[in-house]
Amino acid sequence: MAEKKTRRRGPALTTAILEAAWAQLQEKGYQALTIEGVAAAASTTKTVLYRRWPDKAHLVIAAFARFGGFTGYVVPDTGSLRTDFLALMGQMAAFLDKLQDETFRGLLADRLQHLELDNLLTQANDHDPDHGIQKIVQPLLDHAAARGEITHAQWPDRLVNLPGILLINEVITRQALPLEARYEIVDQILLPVFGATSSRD
Amino acid sequence: MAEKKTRRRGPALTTAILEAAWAQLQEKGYQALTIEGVAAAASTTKTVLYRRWPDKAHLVIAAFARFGGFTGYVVPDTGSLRTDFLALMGQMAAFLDKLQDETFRGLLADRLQHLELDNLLTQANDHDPDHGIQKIVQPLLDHAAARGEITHAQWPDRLVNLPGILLINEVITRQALPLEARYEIVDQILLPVFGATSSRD
DNA sequence: TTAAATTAGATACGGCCGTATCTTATTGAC
DNA sequence: GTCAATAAGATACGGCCGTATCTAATTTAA
Repeated sequence: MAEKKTRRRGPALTTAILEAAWAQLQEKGYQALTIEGVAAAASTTKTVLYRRWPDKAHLVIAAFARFGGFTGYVVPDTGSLRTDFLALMGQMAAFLDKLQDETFRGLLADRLQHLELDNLLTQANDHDPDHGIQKIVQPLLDHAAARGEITHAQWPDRLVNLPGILLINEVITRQALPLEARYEIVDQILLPVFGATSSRD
Repeated sequence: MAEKKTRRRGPALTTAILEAAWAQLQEKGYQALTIEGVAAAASTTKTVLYRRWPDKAHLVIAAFARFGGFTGYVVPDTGSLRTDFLALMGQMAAFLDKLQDETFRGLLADRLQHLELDNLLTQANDHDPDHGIQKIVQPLLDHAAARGEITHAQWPDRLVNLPGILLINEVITRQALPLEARYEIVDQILLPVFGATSSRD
């Protein structure tokens, strides 16, 4: 029974490679995953992989987008800025849970060297360049301003991006985003910065 | 006149290597600098380098500490928390100026993969493990509390480390730390977070 | 001065990167 | 069905990493 080896092509091949990449990611982690290793596991050659993705980071992001079960961020609308922020942090924690700290760090480091980073968070959704966390934060601010919780909705990019930065910092220095951390970040940093009175006052 | 090749050893060799590393860093930048390249430039072999530093990041940090002309952070004491913070940001900007954004990013990325990062900023001073930016920030808070500018001096680590995080963010996303950015960070983030009334109120 | 301890230097290794080149299977247009 | 276009597969390359091994120079202790 000689195996009839038909040559895979296009989407079928891509899927097989992403499956292999995803499996390797679970087995060995981000750092230990290699392009050659994935190619071998998918019974193809790295030439084929390089035709599809420029480097390990993009390959892993593609695999995560396909199999990671991350559905993207949703704009929370809970009635107060504080609970909106907490909901957002909860989504971030869930994202990290699916991804894994080690993978997140590795991706971060790799992208850093290639002069990017802005996005990265929701870029698990791939394409759609400017789809960073600020696209989620801005509506929260709009709602809060409409309710009169904060005096205005337009803030400098630096502030709108703060939630994302703080998340990255947590992962880097603490490798997790537990509930207490989320409370502290919201109550002691985000709300004061946007001039919202914490609901505890 | 045959060159009498005496074999360098110890500190003399170390210095020669660091000089070569520093030169390569200026010439080619961090990413393009290689251990083998530095070894060759210093007319020795990489074996010798690996006996002294575990990786490129540590080698470059050592070279920077020796030749970078960075003298370390100094605790500012200007009379108000706002101007203290601004002075600190100024020192950070000067540090970045000496280092170079590309090098900073590269170091950041490399260290990230090796599960560190906490320090890194003042670790240009090497040794002395816990010598992070928070060692500079805490005195500022002590002084401000003593003056009554803020209600208390003890804050969670997360807040004390904020200046360092924000610096990293600036470098990553904006590749510079101009004066306007420093004002915005201090007035719109740091002072609100610590509950200090900005001097503009 | 000689012997022992260090440490520089030379070399080689396996591993992976990213690219280039060439062959061969598969597809799709006609 | 034939042929041209496309894409997979196979291989090889130079470059660098980090480690291991061996030698020979230099230092130090005696």
